[in-house]
Amino acid sequence: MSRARYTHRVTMASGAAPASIFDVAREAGVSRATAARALGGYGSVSERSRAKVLAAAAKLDYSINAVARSMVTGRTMTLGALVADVANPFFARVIRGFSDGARANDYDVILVNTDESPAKEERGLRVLMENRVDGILLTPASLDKHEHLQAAVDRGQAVVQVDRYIPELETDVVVVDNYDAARRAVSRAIAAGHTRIATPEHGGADSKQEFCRITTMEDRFRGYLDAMANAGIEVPDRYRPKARHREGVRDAVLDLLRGPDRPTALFGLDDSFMLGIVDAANAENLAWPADIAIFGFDDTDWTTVLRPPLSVIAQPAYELGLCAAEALAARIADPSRPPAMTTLATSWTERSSLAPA
Amino acid sequence: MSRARYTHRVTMASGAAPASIFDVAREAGVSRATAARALGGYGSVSERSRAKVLAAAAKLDYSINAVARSMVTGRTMTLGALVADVANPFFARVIRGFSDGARANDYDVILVNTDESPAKEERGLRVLMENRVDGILLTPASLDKHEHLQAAVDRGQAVVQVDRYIPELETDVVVVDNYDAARRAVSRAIAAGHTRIATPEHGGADSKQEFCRITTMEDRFRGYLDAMANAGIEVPDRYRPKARHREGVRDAVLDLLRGPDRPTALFGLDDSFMLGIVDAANAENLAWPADIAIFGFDDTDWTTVLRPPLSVIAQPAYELGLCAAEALAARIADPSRPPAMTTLATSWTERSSLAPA
DNA sequence: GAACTGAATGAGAACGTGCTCAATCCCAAG
DNA sequence: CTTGGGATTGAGCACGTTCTCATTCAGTTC
Repeated sequence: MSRARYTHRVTMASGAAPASIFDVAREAGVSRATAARALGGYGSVSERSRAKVLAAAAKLDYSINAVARSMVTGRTMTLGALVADVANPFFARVIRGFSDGARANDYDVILVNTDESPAKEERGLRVLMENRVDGILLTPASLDKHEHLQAAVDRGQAVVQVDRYIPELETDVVVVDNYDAARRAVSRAIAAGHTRIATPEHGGADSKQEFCRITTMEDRFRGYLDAMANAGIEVPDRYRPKARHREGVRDAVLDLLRGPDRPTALFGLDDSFMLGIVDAANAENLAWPADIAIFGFDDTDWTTVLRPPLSVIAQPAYELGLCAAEALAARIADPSRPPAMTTLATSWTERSSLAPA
Repeated sequence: MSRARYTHRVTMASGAAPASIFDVAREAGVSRATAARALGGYGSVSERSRAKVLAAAAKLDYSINAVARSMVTGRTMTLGALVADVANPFFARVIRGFSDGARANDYDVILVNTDESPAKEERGLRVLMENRVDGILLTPASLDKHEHLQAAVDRGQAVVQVDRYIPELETDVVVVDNYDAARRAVSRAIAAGHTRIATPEHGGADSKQEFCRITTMEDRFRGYLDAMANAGIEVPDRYRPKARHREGVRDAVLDLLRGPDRPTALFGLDDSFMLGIVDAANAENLAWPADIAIFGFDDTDWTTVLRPPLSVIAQPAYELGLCAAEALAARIADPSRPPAMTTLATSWTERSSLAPA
């Protein structure tokens, strides 16, 4: 075999293929096994051999082939991240935390975007599993269509659901206390004196993209409804228009602001909803908190450049990703441990006053 | 061998290892070669065999092992992205474009953050090369320390530099026209009547992180200086304080606004600089454009929620990543093609007036 | 029926690593 | 000098795929 290998090598363009452990062994004048031991730090190797091998490796600029290693170890030391969209600042921070957590456990991260589409999610999942990633971070695209996810879990794929989750899937879950956070924030607004609090609901038609239910948005909206109900305040249907995306929310809120019984406070379910709400308030030339109170989810950079800065519910996005990586590392180490749900706390940051004028 | 393999299989925990092409062949009653041909769509296979193989593959839920495939093809169909920080909205959009471009060419993306640190960059580069990625997107951390990058290029690693670049590295480059964009924007402000235009320069001490020069910031600053020089306007040193990060810029600008000869316009070199500038203006209770004009780089979501919305230079971040993926795909297909530099156009969006009060 | 042709098939090498097993080496104790 | 034993070493299998090569098979022609 060594003859065959050697013959093969010299016929190749020089420098094209990186040096293998075989080349290092030949350069050092030892066997492959000894070179592997010296480089891998296992077994016993004489000091003389170790030195020769390390010198040869340095000379040949040897770089271990992780693909071949994965082949034999059965592990790729790679985690997959299947999220809606990295360009979304929230997911970007989740990914960053996930990446840091992965790296701390010697894993790399393969990134795939789903655009909230179950079809793309299925494709992405297949790609990740073909690549034999050791674990997958997942922000499920839809509460309803998840046969492909169930199949992956059934096959023993380590999965952690983040931000939102499908209850039927028996996986680790890392989320924030969406329901509580929303309920408490809205209660706070009620305590400050508001009764006419409107909240665009996640939903409605979209020509480009089918609608997919998401626990996160539903939990938050339930929190809003319960806070109102607990205070004995009825929520008229027009205070809960269905909308999606910044522009859709803007239009829906504009409609609301121009109609009868204008609300005195607006609650945003996520960053894009908040942007749409502010757009609408700006378009109507309303100032906050004088004309209308604005509060809601996610403490992004821009909420503090507004005058006055907005009152927001801050999500620990980075920690979400970090915990997800830790959860996967723990599950990979012990696949038999029962699935756990980790709920991270949000933090309410009251900046502009919530009191009605 | 088939005996050995079979023996091995039955001793394993059932269901633990995914079905290999060997299992499919056995199930279908054909040889590995025939199963591989049927699944891989090459060579010639009888209709009968193909049907049997596909049925067996479906029954066993066969998923090709990309690791083993890479082993023999010598290609991983994976690209690496070595960027400063995904959590930075600009890089997040670049990554998204890169991811889409990669996917369109059947590549996956491994993500690594460098935090602008040459040391982390070197580690990340090593990891990516050990994983035998077919190409690497790189936003170099430093203009100065790049021996590790040179070594990678010398070894034949396909690399594309994005956003900023090290001229000495002979790689493909995808950037925007930073110098021109800055010069034109500043010229526009001058034409509108400004002479006292200040621009925090990228630099200064930082206890946490060493300073690394970046072409992007330097090109933009040169554009500013040249625009001023062309108009015959002298730039006093205090109009170009060195600063870094949102907070640092905020403090530097506050200092400027409270001192003598307050500038009438502030030019921001990137998103974090713009945030710091707006913070300072807010802290001093200055309104734009009445009290001070604010303009600069990057059209992020928040620039349009301010009242009035800011005038900005929009970068095609998504396209930057997309082009980078295309460049890598082209280079992998033909490694001998000469390195090309692609310069994408920025677009100037004038929203709030630039005219001095 | 023999020879020919092209399709279909199976055996097996190769990729680079980790790891097992047996063989060899060295050194000290007897 | 022999023996024992631990340290060191090398040969070789295995991972799952792609792909080459030789062989077999079916069908056609003379």
